[in-house]
Parts: sequence; structure tokens; C-alpha cells
Amino acid sequence: MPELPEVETVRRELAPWLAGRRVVAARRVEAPPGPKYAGLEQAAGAVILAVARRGKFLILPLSSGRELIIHLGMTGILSPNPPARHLRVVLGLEGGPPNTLYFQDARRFGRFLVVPQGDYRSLPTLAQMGPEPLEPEFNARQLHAALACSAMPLKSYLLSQRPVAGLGNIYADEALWQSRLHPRMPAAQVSKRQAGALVAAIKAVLSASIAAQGTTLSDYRTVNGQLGAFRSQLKAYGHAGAPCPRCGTEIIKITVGGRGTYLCPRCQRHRGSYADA
DNA sequence: CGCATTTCCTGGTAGC
DNA sequence: TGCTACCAGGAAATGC
Repeated sequence: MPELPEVETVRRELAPWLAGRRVVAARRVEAPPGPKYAGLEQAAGAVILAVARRGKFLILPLSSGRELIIHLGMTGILSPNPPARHLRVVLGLEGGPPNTLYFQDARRFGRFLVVPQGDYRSLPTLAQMGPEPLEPEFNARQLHAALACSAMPLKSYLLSQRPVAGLGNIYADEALWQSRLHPRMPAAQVSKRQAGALVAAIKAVLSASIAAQGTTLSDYRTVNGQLGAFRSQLKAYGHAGAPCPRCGTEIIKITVGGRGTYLCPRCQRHRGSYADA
């Protein structure tokens, strides 16, 4: 599932290819009209000025004063080669090959739409998004203050994208394991010191995954069609029944906010009554 | 307003 | 083998 490291990997591959190119055609394929592809056709005729990223969203400013917004959802794949199935969008580009961008999305959770620059009224998560985790603005002071105003379980609040951008189920679990924090701990109970540990863990795990071109569990591919190699470095996610790499206790799987959640019940304890089952 | 629940969608897999 | 049932999950919509 594409989270920040996967989207950043895709962004780095797309940028040298797409920046400065004019879009000559933009059309939906095998996908019903709707908000997930709103205004897509408006991309035609405009030049792509840059390929940026905010959290898990790709943002491509256009010369027309609008922005092309792409979210890969769970199974979205961008490629210069046509997919065998589940093609949703084709973007034709001016100039020599490769000059076609294909968007494949089996489960249709992805988005590919055009909005006026900065107008994120149809994208509330993007509009309320917290700081980029790899920027200096994301630090212990900032995170501690952001967490202080939420009664949600820590992991659930991280997934909301409001305290920090870009974390999904995999990297939230990995960062919480690394910083030894329990995912069910109320966000507001995180101390300044714990916030510092969590900031360091988030920066470390995301940086390491970007260096490995992300994590492929099943669907994710880079634009070049390669697999992300970070899977072998996961410590907690997907490791139920395996020994914790730090203490040897069995990693367990619980549900937090409806999401499958992996943790070490020994390393990630906290005061209070948050049972692990 | 804030948080919880439901919805979208289909490949993969467990169970029979 | 082939069928049904159910799970996975990011973000939006809906409910309370």
C-alpha cells in the first residue's frame, strides 16, 4: 500500500520525465464519472510545471493555474507501459516517447483529479494535513503540541494525517515499535520525551524506506516496474507470531480503530488499562 | 465540532 | 474443483 516512501519514490521517477511536458490528452478508462476523477479532462493543453508531493498525494501544478492531484489509494500504479487490466486513466504527453502515462488501479481507491491551485475543498485530508515528516518543522515540540489536543488512540490519530503527513498502517506500526509506544495510548498522554522518540523513529523509518524504494507487499511497483525492497527491514508489521527483534517476545496482532495493528506486548507497554487483546 | 462508523472496491484466501 | 464468505485498507461520506 503506497505510503509516503512509496509515493516519494514514484515522485522522484516522474519528475524528470513529466516536468516541463505538455499534456495533450487526459481521459478516463474503465472508470465511472465521479469525484475521484473530477475535472480530469481539464489537464489537456496545460504544461506540467513540477511533480511535487504532500503526504501521500502527488501534486502536479499546471500552467493553466490548476493542479493535477493523484492519490494511489491502495493499488494505484503509474507506469509508461499499458497495464493488462484495471486501466483507469491515460495521460497523453507532447514530445518523444515515453509519452503516455497509464494509471492502473484494481480496487479503485485511487484518485486522479484536477482542482484550481490550492483549492482542496474536495480533499479535506489534504487541506488539514500536518507537516512533512522529513522537514525540520516536524520536531518534538510540534508533535507534542499536536498530540495534546486529541483523545484518540495514538495510532488512529497518526493515521488521520493531522499531526504529521504521510503515515499509513505499515509505517505507523513500525514507528511505534521503534519508539516503544503503545498504539492504543491516548494521543494526549504522549510526553515531550516520548514525542521526541516518535519523531526520531518516524524520520528514521521513512528515510530508510525511501532509500529502499519503499515496501512492496503485493501491488506496489515503482514507475520502472520494480519492487520496493524495504519489506525485509520491517520489524513489526506482518510479523505476528515472530520474535520481537529487540526482546524476543512474540509480536502480536490487535485491532486499533478498525485497522490491523502489530506490536511487541513487552516493548510497547504503557500505564493504564489498554489491553492488547 | 470531534470522533466513530460506514462506504467504496476487488484480489486473495480460508473454509467447505 | 468450484463455490461462498470474508478480509485488507486510505480517505470521504455519513451518523451521532
